[in-house]
This record gives sequence, structure tokens and C-alpha cells, in this order.
Amino acid sequence: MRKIAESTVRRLSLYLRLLEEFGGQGKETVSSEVLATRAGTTSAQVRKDLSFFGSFGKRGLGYSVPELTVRLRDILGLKRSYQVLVVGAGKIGSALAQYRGFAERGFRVTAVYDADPGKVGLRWNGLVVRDVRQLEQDLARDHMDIAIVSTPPNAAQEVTDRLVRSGIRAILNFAPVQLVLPRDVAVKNVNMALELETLSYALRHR
Amino acid sequence: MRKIAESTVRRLSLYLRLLEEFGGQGKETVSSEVLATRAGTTSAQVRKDLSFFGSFGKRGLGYSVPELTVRLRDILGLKRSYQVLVVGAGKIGSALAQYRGFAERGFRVTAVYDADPGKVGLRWNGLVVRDVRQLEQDLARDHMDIAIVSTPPNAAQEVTDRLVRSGIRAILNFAPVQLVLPRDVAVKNVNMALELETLSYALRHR
DNA sequence: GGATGTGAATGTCTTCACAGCT
DNA sequence: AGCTGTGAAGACATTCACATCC
Repeated sequence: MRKIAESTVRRLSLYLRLLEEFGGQGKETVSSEVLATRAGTTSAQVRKDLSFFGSFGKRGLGYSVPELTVRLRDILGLKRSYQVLVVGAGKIGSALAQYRGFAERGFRVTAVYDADPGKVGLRWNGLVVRDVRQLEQDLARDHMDIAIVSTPPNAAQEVTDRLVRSGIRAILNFAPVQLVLPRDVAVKNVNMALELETLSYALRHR
Repeated sequence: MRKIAESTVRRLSLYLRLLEEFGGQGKETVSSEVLATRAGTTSAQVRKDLSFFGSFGKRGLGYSVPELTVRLRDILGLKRSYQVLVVGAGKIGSALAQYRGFAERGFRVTAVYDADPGKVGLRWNGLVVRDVRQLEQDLARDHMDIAIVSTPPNAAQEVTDRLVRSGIRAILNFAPVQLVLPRDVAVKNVNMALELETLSYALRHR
């Protein structure tokens, strides 16, 4: 399949959430125009995004909500669930580990690690914080699909190297550092201070 | 000033973080090549990004670390500090309210609100959770620069409308909904489940 | 009639490549 | 010699506009 832009994939994820909402309201069909308005884009953009993967609509009618929902879940790889581990049990890590929005969408956080002996052994919602030194042996036993890195900045690269050596191929990084990774490992960075700085820029330049 | 791409602003924020690191190590100058490698981009991109705002380097030498640091802080609007409030004192909201990475970069979270009477009155690190019904009267008294919305999805738009009516002009939204806003209000969305979905897509398409 | 699907046109961002300083 | 600053070229993404089909 032809290479799809990151921005397109992000919008597909937005469309899916909207479709689930419409489905819950019993709506049968939806037009690109309605999806666009709710997703903050244009109808042409919606049609173009979908057209990369096939033609799912009916001219004159729009898209079938249940059908497009299934198609998008398939395209995004969401027909299965994912095992997720979190490294770094600080404030952010603990919030992420317990975030309901993940579980609702098939991302199951099943392990949390920290280096601090004071945190190891704590229970959160049935999740026990494990010693990060166990990382390799645990990963050899139980397969994990995605790792969330929420360690302090100076520990992030080392932890990442260990995750990659243990076979992890997707990382969501909350540490404010640019991780160095083999090209076949997917990474997404979430840098919250950076988001505030873009707001600061926006406030200043108007 | 000409309009600057969002992607450029985000990279400037990355460069600034790197410059602060280099400054802490006593480095006097840095080349676009070094900045690029560490930021995960190209030297031409670094030079182009900076050139929108002036010519800060010396040919044959590179950029003065302290000077470029000051310039970027100025460009990004970081010479001042910002008053930040958080609405929604759930797991994510409480982690954000106490996140040290914000304070370190001049973003001071000075108020947290929630609608749940069971949470109102709780103290976190000297921050007291206030009743969200007080929002308007508090904002009339104490100026706030940026609001972080970390409510459940169904409350996000209503809270946002109240924030905007009270004069807030910058919003960092963690609720997984597309907020409708006047064009003069800056908004950044952080959608963590969406990030995982782009990873899910990446895992599937390789 | 009404909405999709899609080439073509436009707009935006990135990379190239080199003249010009230091 | 080394590295910046920047037009020009190229790559990529979005928008237009309309033929096509239900």
C-alpha cells in the first residue's frame, strides 16, 4: 500500500471516534460534510483521506456509519487489543496506567515499572508496580505490544534501549527528550511543556 | 511578521530545550548540524527555521549558545511566566497540576477546579481543588493566561465556553473532543488514545 | 438531487545547493 | 576552510471542481 501521511492517519482516528458517537445515537449514514464539520476539517479532505483506502461511500447518500466504523477499525489495526506497559510510575505514569480512555479503546495496560524501591510493590487498581530491573525477564515471558515511557528525561534513552532490545516495536514517549531508535521502531512523542510553549507563541503573535 | 508554520514553532521549542542543555554543559557555540542531529531533523531545516526570525549565527562558527537561547525564549514568548489553571481534577488533571516540567519552564499552575464535591477542598502540594462553579468569579478577580481542560469529554465544551467568556485566550485540551472556539482563541489538543492509535496503525502497516 | 471519488490546481513545507561571511 | 543564510527546486498536503453514480 502507498505511503499514507501521518496527518491522514490522525484524522482517521478522529473520524472513528465520531462514527462511534453517531453509531451510539443510532445514526445509519453520515456525509463527508458532517464528519468534516465535527472533525474540524473540510468534506474534500474527508473524502480524500478515505479514498486512499477504498471507496466506502454511496453517492447521493453518504457513508454507512456501521460499515465505515468497521473499515476504520480495520485500517487502524483496532480489531485486536494491545498489551501496553508503562515505565516510570511518577504522577504522569500513574495517571496513564489508570486512564480509562485507553482500556475503552483496546489498549490494556498490564504492567507498570519504576526504579524507585519506595514505589515498587504499590498497587493501583489491581496493577502492581514492578522493579524496572525485571523488565527484560518479564518481556521475555509475556509479550507486550506498546511501551509508554514516562521516566525522568535522563533515564528515558536507557530504558528505551532496553525495551527495543527486548523486542518492543512501538513507543509512546512522554519524556521531553528526542529518543534515538532503529528505523523499524515506531515512536510518538507527547511533550506537554512544548504544547504550552506553542500556546505561549500563539498568545504573543497575534 | 509573516505567518510561521506550526511545525516550525514546535521545532523552535525543541531547539530551545537542547540549547539549555548545551548551555548547562558550558558549550559556547553550536552548529545547525549538531542541533539538527539532536532534534531529529536536518541542518537546512534548522537554518531555515531560524532565518524566519533573523540571522543569529556566524558563518564558519555556528550559533552562540547563550545568545540563541535568549532569542528563542523571546520568540516563543518565554521571557515572562504564565498563570495556568486546570479544570478537571481526575487522574490526568492532578498529574498535570503537579507536573514539575511546567513550573520549570515558567508555566505556573495556580488553580485547579472540579465539579465533584468529593474532590473540592482536597489539597495537592499546596494547591486546593476549587468548585468549578467559582470559575467565573475567580477569573474575574485573578487573571489567568492559559487553561488546561482535563474534564470528561461531555463536560469539555461547556467548560470551554465558560473559560472563553471569562477571557481565556489559550487552551490546552486533553479531553478527546474537538472543541468549537472563536478563531482568536488558541487551542492545542493532546489526545493520548489517538497517539496509541497511530502506533497501532504503524505496527500494522510495515 | 445529492453526495461521492478523484484528477488537476494550488498551497505549504522541506531539501538542495551554493554564494557570501568570518 | 567552515558554516550560515537563502533563493530555487522538489516533495508533499490540501482544496477545487466536476464527472459519476445511487
